Amino acid sequence: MKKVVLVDGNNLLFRSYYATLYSGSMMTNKEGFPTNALYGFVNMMNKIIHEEKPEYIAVAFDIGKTFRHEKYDYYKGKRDETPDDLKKQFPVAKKILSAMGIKYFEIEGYEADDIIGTFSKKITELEEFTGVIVSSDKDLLQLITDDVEVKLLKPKDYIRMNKEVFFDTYGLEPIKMIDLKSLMGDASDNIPGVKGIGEKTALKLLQEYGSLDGVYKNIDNIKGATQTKLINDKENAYMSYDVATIYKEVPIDTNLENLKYQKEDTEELINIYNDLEFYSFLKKTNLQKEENKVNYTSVKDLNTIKIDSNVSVYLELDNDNYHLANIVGLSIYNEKLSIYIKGENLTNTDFLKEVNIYTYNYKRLYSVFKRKNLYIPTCEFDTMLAAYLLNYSVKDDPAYLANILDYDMKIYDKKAVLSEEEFIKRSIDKCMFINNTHPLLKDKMIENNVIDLYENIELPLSKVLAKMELNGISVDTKMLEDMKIEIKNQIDIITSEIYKQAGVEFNIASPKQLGEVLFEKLNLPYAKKNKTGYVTDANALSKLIDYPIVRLILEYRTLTKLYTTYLEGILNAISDDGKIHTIYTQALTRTGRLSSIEPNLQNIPVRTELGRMIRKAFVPEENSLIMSSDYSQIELRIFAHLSNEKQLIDAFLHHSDIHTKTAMDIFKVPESEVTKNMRRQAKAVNFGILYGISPYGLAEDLGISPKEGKKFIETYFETYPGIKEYMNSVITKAYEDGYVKTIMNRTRTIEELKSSNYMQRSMGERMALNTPVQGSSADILKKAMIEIDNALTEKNLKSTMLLQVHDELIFNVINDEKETIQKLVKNIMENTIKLSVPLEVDIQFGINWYEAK
DNA sequence: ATGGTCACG
DNA sequence: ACGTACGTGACCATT
Repeated sequence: MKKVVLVDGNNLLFRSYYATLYSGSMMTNKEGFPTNALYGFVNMMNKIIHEEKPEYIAVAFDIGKTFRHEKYDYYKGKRDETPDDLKKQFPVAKKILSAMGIKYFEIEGYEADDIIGTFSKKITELEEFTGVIVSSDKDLLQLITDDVEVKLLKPKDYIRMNKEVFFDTYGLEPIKMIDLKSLMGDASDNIPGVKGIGEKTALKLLQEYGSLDGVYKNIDNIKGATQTKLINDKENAYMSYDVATIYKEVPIDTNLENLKYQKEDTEELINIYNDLEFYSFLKKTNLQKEENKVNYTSVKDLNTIKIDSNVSVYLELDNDNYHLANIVGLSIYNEKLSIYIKGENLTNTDFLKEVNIYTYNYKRLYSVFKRKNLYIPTCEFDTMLAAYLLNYSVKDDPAYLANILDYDMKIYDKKAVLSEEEFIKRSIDKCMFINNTHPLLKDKMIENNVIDLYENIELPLSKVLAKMELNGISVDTKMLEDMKIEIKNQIDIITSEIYKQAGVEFNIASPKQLGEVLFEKLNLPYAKKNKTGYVTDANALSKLIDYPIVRLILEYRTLTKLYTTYLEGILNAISDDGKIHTIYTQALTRTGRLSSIEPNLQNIPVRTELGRMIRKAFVPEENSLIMSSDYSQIELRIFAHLSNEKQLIDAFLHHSDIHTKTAMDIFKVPESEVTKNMRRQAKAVNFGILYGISPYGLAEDLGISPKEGKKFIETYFETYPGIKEYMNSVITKAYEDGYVKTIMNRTRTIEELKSSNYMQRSMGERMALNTPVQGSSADILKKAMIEIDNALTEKNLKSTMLLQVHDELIFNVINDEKETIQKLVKNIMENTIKLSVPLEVDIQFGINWYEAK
């Protein structure tokens, strides 16, 4: 089969034009020529080629003033004029396509849709061709046939619509898209449709009567307001039908062989991209002519190295998990020197003793150098942390950041097999990047007011985290292995019982198969479907708990989760020293929290008794205890502080039970009449507040109707008017600035607020509300960790900080130091920052993590 | 690679 | 008419 890709060029350009327009920054090159639409266009074309790997491809454009619907003058008349800035970009787009080796079509008097329609008709007629149409315009869905599908673009991704998916979505044949549009209309295309009829009603009518004609033939059977609307707008409906129908007879040479995807003219592309200043695409064109002119010396004899000023250093490892890695090499670069030392020759790092280093992920370097008994230099600048605070998305490899910053560097492909020579050049190149960008990044941090956060929190924290990771936490392997056998037995029993009750053996872990068994074979009532099938998550299944098989499946899920993730998973992660060394990712979350990977020690079970048993395996060292110290309701306290709501502040000042207090206020009862259920609901409301509450979210959580959820929220806001006011002001400011900040000035830009999509914007608003709370809490924890680490060192205490779990710290406390550590940690945590409410810390000891609760 | 599910704060 | 609360990571099945 030969695949033809048909791209709606107009649609792509319009889309990318408005996408970047709404994001605020108007892109132009030096001459002031607008390039925003082209940037997105090139991006999309590259993506399409990458994803579809087409043999044949064509792009269609609108042209000329006369459209086929000229009898309906108002139709095109009402269309917004194409902005000049966008118009100018069309000819360049065509030039780019030619250079890419892609044919484009524009036919006077016809729309892009019609050209695509004409080609797809041809594709359907010919045996050996299939087609993929690329557009975000749902109108084109009418062209779907057995041989033609539509890649329907969404703001972030796409849906592949073929006949089946279309039918599942609309319950109609694709060609009925026309009938659908003729009834519901399309504001963006100025198709009027029938006034007052939306998608829901239109779909219902068509599913019942098959077509627009069918609807009007049966008009007498249709009742009420819908009938009136249909009668009133009959003419419009039929006119809309004509307008919505894509014309398939454009006078054009439809020999599909002409659409063959040719080789690109790389030189021409480079010229165009240079003119447009699309440097990031330049790097992706294969013929990035000359090799990087990186000079370096490969040093074997460390004694010859003389370094007398600060240098940039980048460490090459043979494993992403740096706790397991060996050193492949070390690049060192500054204005005066450029050297590479192979791992096997790196017997010491004493040549760094007189200087400080600029680096990328100091924690990684610290950790490896420590394990390899190498001298650890002081960090002058960590590019990764700086970039993180400046809201760049960073990964393990600095090349990703370099590309974001449009720094002239090759795209680094993890899987690429490189010659040693090329590998070293690239390593030096990363080092150069670190060296060249650190003044810029530092200036930006000063400009953005995050320099204090960087210098006083993130950079010192990286060392504290390195020490925690290196220290690791001891694990009782035997205990986990015993439990593993036990759980395995239970899983086997439950599995066969499920097969028995289902009457068939199937893969219980497959949501697809499970859904089919439960809802088709056994005919259980199902609540919801998603695009892949039936919803089978715990929430959905819990509604069917009276069916014995459902109970078994939930139990199966619990047990297999425990088995694979927490028994096998943890056992696999134990190092040779019998300990677990997680990695805290310090530059990942959007709020400033840490995350923990390989393994994740921040989601060890605690909520159920069985799961909680896992914690018994996390044990102290000799002559020690596990100590946990956790902040009590830190996020609500921060919220009280930020919102300055007097009632909340008072409650915390008086050490009241905050959820009970909320229950008293929203249910308007005295404390003695607050039932358990009222407190539970109040607690859910309080959590909702932290998350940027929505009636639906709250309702979902509480298992009540959205209406009731809304009522709760309204009552809450009436009771605490200060909170409503605070939330409004946060949202207004976030829209103005495009970002929100934490107590320590950590900044999060929120692109979603600029979206034209209501849902995206709402999500942006919730992020804006939640981030200052979650982020400030992270700030405070981080500050406390640094202070605790300093105190432990200063007082020469032998107890160690082991883990951080967002609002709690876990320590290995030497028996003799118990009292000292308890006081010290509590004192630091409670006083690391002064808020308008007190911070309270609970401390507990145990012979393992389970007992320290 | 992506989505579904479920573990945590 | 949309599709549902904030922030994560691991595992499995499926493409």
